[in-house]
Amino acid sequence: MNKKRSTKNLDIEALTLAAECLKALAHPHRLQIVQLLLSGEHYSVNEIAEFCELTQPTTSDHLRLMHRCGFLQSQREGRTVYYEIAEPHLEDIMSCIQSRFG
Amino acid sequence: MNKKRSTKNLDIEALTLAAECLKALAHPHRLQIVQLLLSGEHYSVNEIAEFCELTQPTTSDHLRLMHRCGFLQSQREGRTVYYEIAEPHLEDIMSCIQSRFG
DNA sequence: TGGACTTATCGACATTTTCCGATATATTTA
DNA sequence: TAAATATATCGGAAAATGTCGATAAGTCCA
Repeated sequence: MNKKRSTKNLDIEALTLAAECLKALAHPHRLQIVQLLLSGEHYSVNEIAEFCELTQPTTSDHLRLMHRCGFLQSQREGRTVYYEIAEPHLEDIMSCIQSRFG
Repeated sequence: MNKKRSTKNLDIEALTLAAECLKALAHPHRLQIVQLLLSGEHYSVNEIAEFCELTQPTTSDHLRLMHRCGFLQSQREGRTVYYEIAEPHLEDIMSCIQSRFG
């Protein structure tokens, strides 16, 4: 049994989606954001902007990009929106990156 | 002991390098090339170009990009250059991608 | 309701990426 | 050596990305 292999070669369409997600991670500040979110619970947009030394709109753009891929999720509390990690694999991916580039 | 954690938060410079490598993977055709190379032993530039339906120069550009990151290695045999996977982790990464997008 | 505060979106611009054709380089063979 | 073949590099056009300032939208409080 288990004739159907668990991993199969993807066609160009699926690879385009995958590349889309990888691109969402392939940016210094976005990696920095992921690292930050992994280290704590959740952070507001302004906290993240301050930490990364980016303007608020730029930070919001980065967050939106990663949110769209399902990497992050957000929850509003009053006028503050908190972002946190939504994709558990990000922890493995980051520690893989950290062990290679640290 | 082992006081020093195996994974430490990276500074923005290291994250820039990491992003550089992720970008080298974050492209449909480059993922396709990695998938192909993982499925066999090694392939020539022309074989890869034909498989991906790209021109030879474009294929060569993609290969150079991944070669520079250490993802691929090449060896010349006569006038043919064969490329193969140099980074073992690519297999894990691809099967992770395949299981998510397949 | 009006003002203050936080986040999201938009338009514009600079930079980067992607891709191709043209061409250079390397290697083999006649 | 000359031609043929395989790959690499270069220049430029088109598209995508990153960033910001301006501003819209959502929320709280006086």
